[in-house]
Amino acid sequence: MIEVMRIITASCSAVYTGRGNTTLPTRKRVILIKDDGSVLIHNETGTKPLNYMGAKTVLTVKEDGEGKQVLMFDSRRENLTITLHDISSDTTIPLSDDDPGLERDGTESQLQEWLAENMEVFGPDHELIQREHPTLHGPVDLMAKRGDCDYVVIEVKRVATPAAIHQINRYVEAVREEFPDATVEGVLAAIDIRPKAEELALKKSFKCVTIPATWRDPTERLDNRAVEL
Amino acid sequence: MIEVMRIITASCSAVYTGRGNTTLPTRKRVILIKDDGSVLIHNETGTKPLNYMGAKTVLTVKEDGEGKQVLMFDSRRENLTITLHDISSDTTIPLSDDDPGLERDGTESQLQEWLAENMEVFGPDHELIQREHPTLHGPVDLMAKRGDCDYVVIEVKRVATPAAIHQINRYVEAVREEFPDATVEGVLAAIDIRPKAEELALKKSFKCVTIPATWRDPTERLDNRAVEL
DNA sequence: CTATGAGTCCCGCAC
DNA sequence: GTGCGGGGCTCATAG
Repeated sequence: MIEVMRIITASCSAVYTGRGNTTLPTRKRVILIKDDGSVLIHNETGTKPLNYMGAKTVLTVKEDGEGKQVLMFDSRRENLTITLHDISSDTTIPLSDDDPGLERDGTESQLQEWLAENMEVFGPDHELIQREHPTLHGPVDLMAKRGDCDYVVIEVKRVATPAAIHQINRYVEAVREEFPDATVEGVLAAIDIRPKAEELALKKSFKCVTIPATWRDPTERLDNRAVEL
Repeated sequence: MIEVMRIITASCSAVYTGRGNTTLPTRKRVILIKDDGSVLIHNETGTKPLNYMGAKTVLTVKEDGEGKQVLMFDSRRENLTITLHDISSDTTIPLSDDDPGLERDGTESQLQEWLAENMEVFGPDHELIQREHPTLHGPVDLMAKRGDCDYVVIEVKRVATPAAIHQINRYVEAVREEFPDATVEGVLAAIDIRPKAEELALKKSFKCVTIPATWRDPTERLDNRAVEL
């Protein structure tokens, strides 16, 4: 089966209602309509479309009082109505229907996996207990232990903002509630730790471990050069 | 000045490096290149482009060993390289250069403003002290007082998830630290309060106020029908 | 410039 | 279906 995409360049206006409400005045723009029901209105700037709808919309075409084409895209909770005032072009092109999409590298999940196999970056004597250890407040990325600490709660991020510290805080509290007599520590492991996050971590006595950006590089020696606060 | 957009439909592959790393195998896709330096690669599904770069990239065009066009988009910290294997079409169209963009309605900021002028939805006797009241943990959306409570910390959301409750918790703690002898309450005001958020709020003794979806409608009578937990 | 938070966030995955 | 969290989130705004 061949998938197609319809590309319209036209002077258009649009009204969206659903999670919010937006109106778009008439200007010349580019409209992409995909076979899966997605629709995008792009102007001359930026990566985000002005208006859009996700897959599984139903398209109804009507005419308004002045004979202009009106495209109505409806889903259960939302609808986007596009009025075409002046169509410059309207082409439909075939596309691959088997696009495997992006291959990602360096994701948080890969970083977590790598850390699980390189626990020495957290310092000597750290032993992994479990990945995605469940708590009342959600799963702990990496749960470890040390000779002098029963539970080391490790939160893994690529970029760590203060929200990551709050997350650790909730996990640590949850583990302390579960094991009132155990010693529990919180650790943040991230490639990019923002200053505000570091500051908060210091206040909460959570250790911060900065992972070198070259962590995937097997030629790079680690030598346990993790930065500790 | 006329802004243009270049629309290429071609069999293409792409490599991105920057905040992460991605590779995209060769398939037929649609490439949008905007005058501001933005570039998007769209396949046949979804609202999100497979690969993209924001504004202010520099485009360099080369040829690889087999004479294929290679488009390199570079910014300071990232770069995207697209190889065109088989070009079906390559058109450049003029667009409006004065697109005023979306007019939004029903945003959180408008909701906050509306609530500030309709404090009665929180119950009788609520008096607004300040919008965006600053604390150590960030600004409180609405700070109010009541005859029997010195500080009512109100967090406004369109959609409230558990994260909103954690936010209130931090604000309430911050205000309690600042005024140890004052009485402080936390309140969540949202159009859509998710069950997990409500559950958490109950546990923390924060009041939940559900704002009717018709809050902007002036014909709708309010009658203080706020839902209290 | 960085930091912060909203967004029609989108999206995949688990339940 | 809904909830939850990652993402190259994007984008606007404030400092």
